[in-house]
Amino acid sequence: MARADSDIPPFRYSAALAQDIELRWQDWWDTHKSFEAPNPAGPLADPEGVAGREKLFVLDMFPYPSGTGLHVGHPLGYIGTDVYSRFKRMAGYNVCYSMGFDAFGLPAEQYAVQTGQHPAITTAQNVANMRRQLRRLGLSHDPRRSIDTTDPGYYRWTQWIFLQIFNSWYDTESPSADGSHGRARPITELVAAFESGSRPTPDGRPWTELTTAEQRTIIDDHRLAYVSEAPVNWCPGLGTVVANEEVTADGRSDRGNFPVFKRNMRQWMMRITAYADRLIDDLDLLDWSDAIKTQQRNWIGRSEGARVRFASAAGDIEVFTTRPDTLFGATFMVLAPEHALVDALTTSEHSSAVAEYRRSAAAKKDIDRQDVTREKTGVFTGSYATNPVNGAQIPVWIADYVLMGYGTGAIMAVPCGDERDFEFARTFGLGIPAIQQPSDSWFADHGIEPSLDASTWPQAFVGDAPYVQSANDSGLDLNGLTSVADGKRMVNEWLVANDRGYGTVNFKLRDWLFSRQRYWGEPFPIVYDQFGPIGLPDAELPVVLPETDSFSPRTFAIDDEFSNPESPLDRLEWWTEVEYDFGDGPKLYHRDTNVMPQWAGSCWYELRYLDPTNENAFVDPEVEQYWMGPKGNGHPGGVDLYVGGVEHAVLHLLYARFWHKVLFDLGHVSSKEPYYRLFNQGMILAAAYKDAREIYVESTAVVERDGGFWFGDEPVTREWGKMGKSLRNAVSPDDMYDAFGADTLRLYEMSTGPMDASRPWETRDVVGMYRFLQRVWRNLVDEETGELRLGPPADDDTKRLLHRTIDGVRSDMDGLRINTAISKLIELNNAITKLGSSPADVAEPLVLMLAPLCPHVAEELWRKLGHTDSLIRESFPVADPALLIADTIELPVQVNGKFRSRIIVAADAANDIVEAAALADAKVITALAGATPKKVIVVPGRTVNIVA
RNA sequence: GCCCGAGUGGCGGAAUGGCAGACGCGGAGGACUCAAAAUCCUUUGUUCGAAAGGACGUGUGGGUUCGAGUCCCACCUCGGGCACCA
Repeated sequence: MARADSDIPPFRYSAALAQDIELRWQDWWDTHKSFEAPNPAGPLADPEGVAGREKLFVLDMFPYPSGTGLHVGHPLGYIGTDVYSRFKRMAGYNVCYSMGFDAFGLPAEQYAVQTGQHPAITTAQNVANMRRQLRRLGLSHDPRRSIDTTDPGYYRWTQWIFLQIFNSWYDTESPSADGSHGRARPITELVAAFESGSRPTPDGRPWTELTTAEQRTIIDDHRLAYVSEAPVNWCPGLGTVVANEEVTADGRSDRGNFPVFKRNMRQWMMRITAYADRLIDDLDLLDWSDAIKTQQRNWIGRSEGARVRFASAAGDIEVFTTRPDTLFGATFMVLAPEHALVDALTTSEHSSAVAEYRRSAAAKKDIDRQDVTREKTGVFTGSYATNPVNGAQIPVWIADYVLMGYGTGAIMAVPCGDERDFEFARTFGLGIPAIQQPSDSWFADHGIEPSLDASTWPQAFVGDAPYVQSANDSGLDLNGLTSVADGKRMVNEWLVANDRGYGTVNFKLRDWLFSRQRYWGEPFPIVYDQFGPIGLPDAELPVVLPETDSFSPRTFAIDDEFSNPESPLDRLEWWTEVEYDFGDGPKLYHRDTNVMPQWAGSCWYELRYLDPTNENAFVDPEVEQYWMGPKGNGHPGGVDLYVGGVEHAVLHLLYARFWHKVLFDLGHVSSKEPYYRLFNQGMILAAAYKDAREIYVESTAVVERDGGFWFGDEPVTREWGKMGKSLRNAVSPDDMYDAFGADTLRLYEMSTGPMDASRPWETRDVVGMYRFLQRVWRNLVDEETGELRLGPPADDDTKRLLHRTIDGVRSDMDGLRINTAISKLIELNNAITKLGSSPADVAEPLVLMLAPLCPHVAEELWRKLGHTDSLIRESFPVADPALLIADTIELPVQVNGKFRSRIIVAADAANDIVEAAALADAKVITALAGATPKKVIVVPGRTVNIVA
């Protein structure tokens, strides 16, 4: 805010002046279309603008346009990508950089329910407000490329991509472009294969002899997007189903925190599991942190093993095991309480115990079932199954440590080789024979005598050790073998030969539940006839979300497990009943009344930035190839830099990769992966204060005094948390603009640490960057007149410093080490400050280096330096290599590893000269105290160490 | 429990195995001012010393090395993720 005091020079870089400069340049950039990035083809084509420049695609995770607007914690990543984009533009790149809004979702819908205002209206208002706030930061977005997922012109293509997925199947036989995992193919090719007979139908009958209903069912079962009666998470409190990923560990909804029930329901699913292997393997192509890659791998949860069938009176019980080699040690089986065969297996004298156990397991909250430290519980069904390798009759139990949702919901229990099975056997007094002979030292380590009765062991044995008691008389003999890997292979071969199982791979990843019974989302481009779903032709898109003033789904008592979903769209009969002519005459159809989950719009938005107004395609192939295609030099294609929060490490990134891969298989995009380089920025934390009643108080009103924190007269306690409304510790960027200006805010956020680190917000620290800009300004501009003032040309030392700075800032910017780039620029400016004013030949490079960081003030200074055009596309300074090498250098000298002195030698002095100079140094002679040097180590350009 | 990541001044943080603490905040002293704010200058790891100078110092304990904040081993603490996944 303007300071009225008359003794402040009129042209000091004050907050008021900064504001004036910033608003003026923001308008100038808009008027001159400064940030428009040309495309090679299509509506945004400008081949001349593209020619001769390398492309760079920089992307932020786009925000949900919330009603509360931004606080200073939000734009950390945006400022980082803006600095990088501006730097790369100055390095000659054609940079695609924009921002969109992920605007479908629950908050807008809930707000609409409360106020009756249509979500489209609130969304538009929120988007406009966020655009204003982001513009005020000086972000160099290409405004033409901005998108909003709720715009029918956008979601038309979300629906189109859905139809591409719906109209595809996964052919595991057909090699994908890169290898052996199969690929998506158009469903028409599957139909053709059935029609021609080249692919047999499931029951072998000729395709033409099947009824239409049978044909449709077979086709629908192959689709990558399919309707399925499947166990889903039904949340009566929300009135909708939610994806597994949206259920918290304690079995409640991510949003709203309502109970969630497993129910079988017909819902849209996406066959993401078909891509499980590729989603793991292709992580190797990506420049992502190991932490995120690990999280994705763990989520997909690949494990190799075998499926094995155990015969029982109720039929075969199939299990998955990662240790088929331990089959001889399987002495009992355990089924999940929910397993379909439990009823058939339970004998009459055990039926009441089994029923009781199943009831109590069902009543248990997931969080309790997941408590690892809990004692093992379970009951015997009364039945036995046959161990296929040795014919042993083994008891079948049920227990809640076996989960229905993983593998087959049944396990073979090998107590000697699995800690959980071991505990279970101990608890219920079941025998534990050994099938591997641990080494004597293993027994010694556990303080017991070697024994093959594993019930004497303190724990199960896992590892390589010779097999014992592991042979049958039908050709399988592991005894004496010491390799687990070989054991697995031999057992798998035996299982196949004897038709009792096969080696396979199991995944934790489930198919993606894709439908929601809500209003504010993309409608499905699907109608139904009596046989099932029909994808609408492209010409019918978009299927526009129908107008209504009744936005809420029907919700139920939060524990009404057996209620059924009822979407708001269900009620709109005028919309759901629709006539189409698909070539067999006009007929009535029923529309799908689900909407897509919020993830849908964010699965492909980066592609629409590339060609936002294209009416004929979701993206022009030439445009896509230009921005996203693989480059030589090991770059597999995709976004060059994707910056966003780590909270999207699994869901968004996994879903978006999946969609991209389908589009890749179908030939619509040219890169296997959407996001080549991922960078997770840190969070901005802020102090939050609680009073004695544990209630948060407004942070801005808290003062520190007498070693404590006070809210008025009341002592409060401090904690650190994510900035936001709930902790009452949000700081608005508007306040920072008023007090310092946007350039200072940008510099402050970038200076407080490396981009990927979380850091606390300290409003009192912001002044440091404000002072820095004031000094920069004063070194170039007369504070009384506002006129440019420059000193004489730089001396040699200043020149060298300038070029060292250029060199350092360039590499720091390239590596996104923006914090250290800033400190180097401060050092340079501090040196200039000592000179009194900026040397004429340092001013321009300094201003150019500042431009990516604090673009407004840089533009203003550039103008004062006599330029009439913006510096957006000026070349970033290049260091003169000759000036990076000094004539003489100062070397530290160590004696026995302790620093004792410094010597000055010629930069290119030979080692023996350096050594002689070091030994002649007075302080070194003192430190040696007459001792004879045994060895002198000279590290050229670094140090000298004398060992005495 | 498992998997990631991180521990450096009063605070945020710098440091290709080579002078630890760059840069910023805060503190101290000074200039300007009637005074204050703002701004500018000097100084600021701890400790012994009047000073010159010395000793100590990057979570703890070991190790490798001429030399370790950095590499290796073990442990402690904090943050994040997963959690009976067969």
